[in-house]
Amino acid sequence: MYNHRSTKQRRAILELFNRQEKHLAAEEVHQLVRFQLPKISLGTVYRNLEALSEQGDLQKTVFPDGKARFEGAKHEHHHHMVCLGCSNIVDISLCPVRPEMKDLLNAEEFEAVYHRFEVFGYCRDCREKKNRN
Amino acid sequence: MYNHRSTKQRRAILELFNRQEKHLAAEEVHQLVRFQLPKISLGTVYRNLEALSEQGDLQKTVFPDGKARFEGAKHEHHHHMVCLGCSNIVDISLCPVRPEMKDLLNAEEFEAVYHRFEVFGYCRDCREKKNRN
DNA sequence: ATCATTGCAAATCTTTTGCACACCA
DNA sequence: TGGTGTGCAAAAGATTTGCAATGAT
Repeated sequence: MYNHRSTKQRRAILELFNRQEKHLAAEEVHQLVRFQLPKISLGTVYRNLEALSEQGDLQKTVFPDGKARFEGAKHEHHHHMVCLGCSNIVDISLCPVRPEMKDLLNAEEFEAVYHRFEVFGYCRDCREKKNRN
Repeated sequence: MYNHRSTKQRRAILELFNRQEKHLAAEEVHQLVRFQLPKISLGTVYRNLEALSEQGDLQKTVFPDGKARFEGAKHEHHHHMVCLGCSNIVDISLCPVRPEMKDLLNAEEFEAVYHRFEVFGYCRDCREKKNRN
């Protein structure tokens, strides 16, 4: 489908993720990359986010708000801690999966390809704000 | 927000989930409940799915395709096994979270409210189909 | 020169919302 | 009766796509 051709748009988007370590939604990527390429279209951003994810340069995750967010794929296997207050997303390096899970999947004859784990709650800052009220 | 009023539409939707144990998207619920209430609108379905989730009668999950799906909330805490072939979703009763995860969250001073875990891969049937090709 | 990629706009898909009317408590 | 719920249609938000022009190899 996508044949890794290097365009200034694609490079600019990828560089953005090399500088930022945050999770970014397509619209945010568009805003940020516009500083460098004012004429880049949102459609192009979507196509490149998809292409870069396909070739493993980005990692795409769909969150409960139904919006996809992307992050640089430089990291190891990891999971997410999502703040219900400020919507900030922090990576978790510890994978919580106990070995029994493999047995269960084997028993079901389910061939696992990947998994995801996300904890939702309140980060330190939002916790304090909550308690002040 | 929603004050648990009992209408025939709301009852019909809830009954649907008592008969079916599958995960259903809003559009599917609409199609199915129409057999019983032909004039029910999609908007009403959405509003009731939301209301029923709020009051704990249904459980809503947003999947990587960006679509929300619902299931009856009769079950205990559980997770999901999602087939990449047939899109079927099966519940996993085993929660994989190791105790170390709690320590990590404490260290981060993150107050966990809930978490989710999903394994994506191929169910027995789709595995066979794959291997035949 | 070829074919992927772009910009733009229109289209799609899921979900939400405004409004007048209907119906539950 | 009063306020929540409904149907309908329009709106909103995220993402995809058709097309002619552009640009990378």
